[in-house]
Amino acid sequence: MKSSPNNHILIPPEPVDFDPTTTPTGTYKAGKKRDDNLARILDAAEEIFVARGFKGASIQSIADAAGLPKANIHYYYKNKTTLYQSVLSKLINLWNTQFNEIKAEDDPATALDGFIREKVRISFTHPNTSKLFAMEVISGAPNLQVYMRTDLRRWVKDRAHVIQSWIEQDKMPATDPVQLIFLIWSSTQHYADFETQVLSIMNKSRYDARTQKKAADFLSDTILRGCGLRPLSAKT
Amino acid sequence: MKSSPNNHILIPPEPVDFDPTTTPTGTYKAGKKRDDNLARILDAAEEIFVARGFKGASIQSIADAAGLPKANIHYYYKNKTTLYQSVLSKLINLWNTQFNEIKAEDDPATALDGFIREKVRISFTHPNTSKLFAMEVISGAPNLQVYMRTDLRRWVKDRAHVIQSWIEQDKMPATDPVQLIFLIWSSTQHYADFETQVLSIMNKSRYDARTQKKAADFLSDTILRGCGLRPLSAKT
DNA sequence: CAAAAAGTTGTCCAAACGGTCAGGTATTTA
DNA sequence: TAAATACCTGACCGTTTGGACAACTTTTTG
Repeated sequence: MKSSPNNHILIPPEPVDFDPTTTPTGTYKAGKKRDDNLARILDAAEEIFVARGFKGASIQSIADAAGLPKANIHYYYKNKTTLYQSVLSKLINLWNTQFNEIKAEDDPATALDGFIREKVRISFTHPNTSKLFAMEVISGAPNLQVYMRTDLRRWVKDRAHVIQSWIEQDKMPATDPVQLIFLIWSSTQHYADFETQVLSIMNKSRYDARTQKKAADFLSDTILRGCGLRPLSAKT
Repeated sequence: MKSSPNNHILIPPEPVDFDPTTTPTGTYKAGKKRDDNLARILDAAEEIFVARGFKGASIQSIADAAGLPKANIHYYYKNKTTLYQSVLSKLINLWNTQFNEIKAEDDPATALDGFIREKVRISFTHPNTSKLFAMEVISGAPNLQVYMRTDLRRWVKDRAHVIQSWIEQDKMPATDPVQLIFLIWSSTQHYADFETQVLSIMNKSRYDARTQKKAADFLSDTILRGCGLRPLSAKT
């Protein structure tokens, strides 16, 4: 595993001055204490950033949530922007799902079902990650512009190409592959991003496994049927 | 039209101290200048709040965007929270769509198609409104908790009841009405909330009428087919 | 085991910001 | 037209906050 895989994507003109995964002298030092603190800080920061936004998240509050003194945060991260971008970088890795691996030879229904279920699972297990990404995009994605115009666009283009090949092989009826990807993204992420709303309407205080399964089953069935495929749950 | 239709929903314990639609002595005064300024402030505030979050949106920047001196904002709104809640109140009115009016006697395909197209239209014409609502919900909806647990929950319950009656009349196959509403909400709002991402991937700088139509057609066809209805576009 | 490097933290400060207020000007009212 | 009311705004202030820094302790290294 690389130490800082996506930093180059975020802000090309102004590179991150202080990479927290390297020590001040530049030598990588995987101390347990260090890794532990970094993980605590990143987790705390993600939560606070989601709840209060970038400006509203004070370093003091992040430090409190991480159980560290404020000045310690500044030992690992040069400033708040660096910390924020580190959280974003970590987040982008979650985007690399199994749907990356789809091939023209695959069965569309199986591949789409797997994609939908994986996205639902991530939404239920890492809601804050999805929320932070959503907030960043909603605000105009000032820290993700380059990523979206390069890596993400290429990802969608390649996936759309495979879907198009399924259509040309008559494995599924014609549909717009890009819109289909948007549909899957939006409907699955909704359970993470709008967690508060979904829970309010369902009159629950938190998600349970049953809710997740129902959501996954519904979305897989409905979307597969929606693009003219036989849902996997259908009896033969 | 009532002057302040939804303020009671937002924060029941601490009512808004200064309602900007009334003058200091309490008499309603629909001066053109006043209305004009209020509209400019609300529009500017919505934009700045979306771009920078509640804490990040300085009153100075809102004033600049509205073309007014900072102190003038404080003439109309007691404080930043009051202003923010006024923007939220305005926003909730947009939720009252034609889908409110659905009846058990209606045709499901026609009603759902209308709902989907109306939501798509709102997403393309009022993206900031949708974005602000999304940011508020993502952050835990601290100012909309009561609204979601009362009005919105009841709205969904009533709509779900009508959909259920369609199912029982065999007008459409069985499906989970609440999940269906979530699917329509999420997939349509995606074009507003994730505008930046959609545009980046489509390699465009702004939406055009053709994109909106393609999105509406795709979503109406796919979702109707997804819940076992014949898409309106299908030839007889 | 001593020197160097890494890690820790209390304290301080300048900048930004929300909000107040006094002293205006414009508009309405009688 | 004069008094009252609505409207406007520059200047000011207390608080919060990001960040710097020096002094300190702990851990690693040779």
